[in-house]
Amino acid sequence: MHYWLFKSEPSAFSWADLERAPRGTTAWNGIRNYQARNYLRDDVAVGDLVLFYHSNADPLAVVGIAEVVRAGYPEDPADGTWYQVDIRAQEAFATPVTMAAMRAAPALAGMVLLKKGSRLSIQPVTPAEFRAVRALGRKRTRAAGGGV
DNA sequence: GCCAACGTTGGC
DNA sequence: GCCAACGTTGGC
Repeated sequence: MHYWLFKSEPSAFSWADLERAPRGTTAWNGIRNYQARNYLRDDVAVGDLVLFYHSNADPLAVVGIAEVVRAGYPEDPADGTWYQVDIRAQEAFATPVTMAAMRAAPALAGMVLLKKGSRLSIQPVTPAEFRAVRALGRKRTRAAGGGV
Protein backbone atom coordinates (compact mmCIF):
# COMPACT_ATOMS: atom_id res chain seq x y z
CA MET A 1 0.00 0.00 0.00
CA HIS A 2 1.47 3.29 -1.13
CA TYR A 3 0.32 6.86 -1.23
CA TRP A 4 0.80 9.24 -4.11
CA LEU A 5 0.19 12.75 -5.29
CA PHE A 6 -0.92 13.26 -8.88
CA LYS A 7 -0.73 16.71 -10.39
CA SER A 8 -3.24 17.92 -12.89
CA GLU A 9 -3.85 21.29 -14.45
CA PRO A 10 -7.59 21.78 -13.98
CA SER A 11 -7.80 23.52 -17.35
CA ALA A 12 -6.77 20.16 -18.83
CA PHE A 13 -8.40 17.74 -16.38
CA SER A 14 -9.89 18.76 -13.06
CA TRP A 15 -11.29 16.96 -10.04
CA ALA A 16 -14.76 17.86 -11.32
CA ASP A 17 -13.88 16.15 -14.61
CA LEU A 18 -12.92 13.03 -12.67
CA GLU A 19 -16.19 13.05 -10.73
CA ARG A 20 -18.16 13.48 -13.95
CA ALA A 21 -16.35 10.64 -15.71
CA PRO A 22 -18.16 7.29 -16.04
CA ARG A 23 -17.95 5.52 -12.64
CA GLY A 24 -15.77 8.45 -11.54
CA THR A 25 -12.91 6.64 -13.18
CA THR A 26 -10.31 7.74 -15.68
CA ALA A 27 -7.10 6.48 -17.21
CA TRP A 28 -4.20 8.61 -16.00
CA ASN A 29 -2.12 8.87 -19.14
CA GLY A 30 0.01 11.28 -21.08
CA ILE A 31 2.80 11.20 -18.48
CA ARG A 32 6.03 11.86 -20.39
CA ASN A 33 8.65 11.80 -17.69
CA TYR A 34 10.70 8.68 -17.05
CA GLN A 35 10.76 8.89 -13.28
CA ALA A 36 7.00 9.35 -13.18
CA ARG A 37 6.65 6.55 -15.74
CA ASN A 38 8.66 4.23 -13.52
CA TYR A 39 6.35 4.90 -10.59
CA LEU A 40 3.31 4.19 -12.75
CA ARG A 41 4.85 1.04 -14.20
CA ASP A 42 6.48 -0.43 -11.09
CA ASP A 43 5.03 0.96 -7.89
CA VAL A 44 1.48 2.24 -8.21
CA ALA A 45 -0.81 -0.62 -7.13
CA VAL A 46 -4.53 -1.26 -6.94
CA GLY A 47 -5.85 0.15 -3.67
CA ASP A 48 -3.20 2.85 -3.40
CA LEU A 49 -4.61 6.26 -2.55
CA VAL A 50 -3.88 9.41 -4.48
CA LEU A 51 -3.91 13.05 -3.44
CA PHE A 52 -5.38 14.89 -6.41
CA TYR A 53 -3.57 18.19 -6.82
CA HIS A 54 -4.51 21.14 -9.01
CA SER A 55 -1.39 22.77 -10.45
CA ASN A 56 -1.24 26.06 -12.36
CA ALA A 57 -4.54 26.88 -10.73
CA ASP A 58 -6.18 29.23 -8.27
CA PRO A 59 -6.02 28.01 -5.65
CA LEU A 60 -3.10 25.63 -5.90
CA ALA A 61 -4.47 22.83 -3.77
CA VAL A 62 -5.08 19.18 -3.12
CA VAL A 63 -8.80 18.91 -3.76
CA GLY A 64 -9.63 15.27 -3.13
CA ILE A 65 -8.59 11.66 -2.85
CA ALA A 66 -8.73 9.06 -5.60
CA GLU A 67 -8.17 5.33 -5.46
CA VAL A 68 -6.07 3.34 -7.89
CA VAL A 69 -8.35 0.78 -9.54
CA ARG A 70 -5.98 -0.54 -12.18
CA ALA A 71 -2.22 -0.85 -11.89
CA GLY A 72 0.23 0.20 -14.58
CA TYR A 73 -0.43 -0.85 -18.16
CA PRO A 74 1.09 0.43 -21.40
CA GLU A 75 -0.52 3.25 -23.33
CA ASP A 76 0.58 1.48 -26.51
CA PRO A 77 1.19 -2.27 -26.00
CA ALA A 78 3.16 -2.40 -29.24
CA ASP A 79 5.54 0.22 -27.92
CA GLY A 80 5.51 -0.17 -24.14
CA THR A 81 7.38 3.03 -23.42
CA TRP A 82 4.71 4.97 -21.56
CA TYR A 83 2.44 3.68 -18.84
CA GLN A 84 -0.90 4.65 -17.37
CA VAL A 85 -3.03 3.65 -14.41
CA ASP A 86 -6.75 4.01 -13.74
CA ILE A 87 -7.99 6.04 -10.79
CA ARG A 88 -11.45 6.58 -9.34
CA ALA A 89 -12.69 9.56 -7.34
CA GLN A 90 -13.10 8.52 -3.73
CA GLU A 91 -13.48 11.61 -1.58
CA ALA A 92 -13.86 15.29 -2.40
CA PHE A 93 -12.33 17.45 0.30
CA ALA A 94 -14.62 19.69 2.31
CA THR A 95 -11.82 22.24 2.15
CA PRO A 96 -9.14 22.34 -0.55
CA VAL A 97 -5.74 21.97 1.06
CA THR A 98 -3.84 24.86 -0.44
CA MET A 99 -0.14 25.15 -1.07
CA ALA A 100 -0.04 27.82 1.63
CA ALA A 101 -1.76 25.52 4.13
CA MET A 102 0.67 22.72 3.33
CA ARG A 103 3.67 24.99 3.72
CA ALA A 104 2.32 26.01 7.10
CA ALA A 105 1.92 22.42 8.34
CA PRO A 106 4.98 21.11 10.21
CA ALA A 107 3.99 17.52 9.39
CA LEU A 108 4.42 18.30 5.70
CA ALA A 109 7.83 19.94 5.86
CA GLY A 110 9.47 17.12 3.88
CA MET A 111 6.82 16.77 1.23
CA VAL A 112 8.16 16.35 -2.31
CA LEU A 113 5.60 18.83 -3.63
CA LEU A 114 6.96 21.59 -1.42
CA LYS A 115 10.56 21.18 -2.46
CA LYS A 116 11.97 23.91 -4.64
CA GLY A 117 12.04 22.94 -8.27
CA SER A 118 9.94 19.84 -7.77
CA ARG A 119 8.17 19.29 -11.06
CA LEU A 120 7.41 15.60 -10.91
CA SER A 121 3.77 14.98 -11.78
CA ILE A 122 3.59 11.62 -9.97
CA GLN A 123 5.03 11.88 -6.48
CA PRO A 124 5.30 9.46 -3.59
CA VAL A 125 3.71 10.64 -0.34
CA THR A 126 4.47 9.15 3.08
CA PRO A 127 1.60 7.71 5.16
CA ALA A 128 2.05 10.49 7.71
CA GLU A 129 1.92 13.15 5.01
CA PHE A 130 -1.15 11.56 3.50
CA ARG A 131 -2.95 11.49 6.84
CA ALA A 132 -2.02 15.10 7.57
CA VAL A 133 -3.31 16.35 4.20
CA ARG A 134 -6.50 14.30 4.51
CA ALA A 135 -7.14 15.68 7.99
CA LEU A 136 -6.81 19.24 6.69
CA GLY A 137 -9.07 18.46 3.75
CA ARG A 138 -11.80 17.03 5.95
CA LYS A 139 -11.99 20.12 8.12
CA ARG A 140 -15.09 22.11 7.50
CA THR A 141 -14.89 25.88 7.62
CA ARG A 142 -17.73 28.37 8.01
CA ALA A 143 -16.82 29.75 4.61
CA ALA A 144 -17.33 26.32 3.12
CA GLY A 145 -20.81 26.12 4.63
CA GLY A 146 -20.24 23.34 7.11
CA GLY A 147 -21.22 22.91 10.72
CA VAL A 148 -24.96 23.61 10.53
C1' DG B 1 29.88 11.04 -23.61
C1' DC B 2 30.02 16.00 -22.88
C1' DC B 3 27.55 20.05 -22.61
C1' DA B 4 25.21 24.17 -24.59
C1' DA B 5 20.91 25.26 -26.31
C1' DC B 6 16.36 24.79 -26.00
C1' DG B 7 11.69 23.56 -24.27
C1' DT B 8 8.62 22.77 -20.44
C1' DT B 9 6.84 23.04 -15.85
C1' DG B 10 4.77 25.48 -12.49
C1' DG B 11 5.10 28.71 -8.44
C1' DC B 12 5.04 33.42 -7.78
C1' DG C 1 4.20 37.56 -17.43
C1' DC C 2 8.46 36.27 -15.29
C1' DC C 3 11.85 33.17 -14.45
C1' DA C 4 14.17 29.27 -11.76
C1' DA C 5 14.61 24.55 -12.13
C1' DC C 6 14.97 20.75 -14.62
C1' DG C 7 14.66 17.40 -18.66
C1' DT C 8 15.75 16.57 -23.41
C1' DT C 9 18.08 17.18 -27.68
C1' DG C 10 21.73 17.22 -30.76
C1' DG C 11 26.33 18.79 -32.43
C1' DC C 12 30.80 17.60 -31.75
